[in-house]
Amino acid sequence: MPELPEVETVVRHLRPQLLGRTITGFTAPWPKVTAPAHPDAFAREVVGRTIGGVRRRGKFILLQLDRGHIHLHLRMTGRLVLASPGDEGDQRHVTAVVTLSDSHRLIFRDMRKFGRLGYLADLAPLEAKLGPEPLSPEFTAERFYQLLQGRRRQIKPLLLDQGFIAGLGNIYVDEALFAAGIHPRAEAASQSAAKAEALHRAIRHILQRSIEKNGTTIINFQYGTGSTGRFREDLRVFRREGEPCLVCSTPVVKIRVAQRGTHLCPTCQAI
DNA sequence: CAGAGCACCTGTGGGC
DNA sequence: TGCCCACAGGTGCTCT
Repeated sequence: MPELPEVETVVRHLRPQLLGRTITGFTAPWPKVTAPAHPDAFAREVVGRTIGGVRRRGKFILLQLDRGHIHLHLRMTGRLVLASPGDEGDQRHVTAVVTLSDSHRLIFRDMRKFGRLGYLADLAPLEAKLGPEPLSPEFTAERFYQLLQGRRRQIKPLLLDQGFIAGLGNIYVDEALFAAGIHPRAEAASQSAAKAEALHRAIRHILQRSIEKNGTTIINFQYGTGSTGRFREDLRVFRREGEPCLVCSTPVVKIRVAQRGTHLCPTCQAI
């Protein structure tokens, strides 16, 4: 489900609700949610700790504790909701429950059960496997162009690789490649400096705009208690197979690239 | 290193 | 109507 803008939306929504609260308990109706750690081991690390920061790194949600961090990944269908005391809410697919001071509960619901959370004393191992943040000041067009050099992979799977750049997923990669006029199967290193700059600009612009609209709801992304993202109305190729390209009217096509459904305009994104 | 295939899960929608 | 298959905002592993 969530890519960078959706995770950012969740983080912004949860931050004021979680800051300063202390963790008083943890249960895992789906014990694999803490894999590879055992739920009891996770609980021992976090119960009694206070949440001093809530932020995003790539598609990870990080809860900074007074000792160590909780990292949380929603994968495809994960949702986080803060429930007040007595607030039942939808009990389906609950994989984890973090009990907080004042009896509030941070509830992790996840239909497909791919989502995970864990404890890290030190964030270095997480940082080591993540590329730059696309919205950070350090992520310049020049740096992006340099990163592409020597990469013989197809551009789409490279952009989906969290170790190359952190936070992009299937929606925003398709949208950014369309905006930059680049075919998803094009070789990364073959892009000109001008194309690389156009792609850099598209990535940042699209992510920023989507964050302003609280992300994209296609099937079931929600934050808070049922709010949905509005960036869907801005999508130009994703899930628009057969509809006319908004630039040239050529029908948008759907192909498969790196085992992922991939949308593009065959005219605007000639290989 | 790059890419394919598959595994992890459950629900939904299309075709017959 | 019901069944079966393909597919889904993600990632990690194995194998070629």
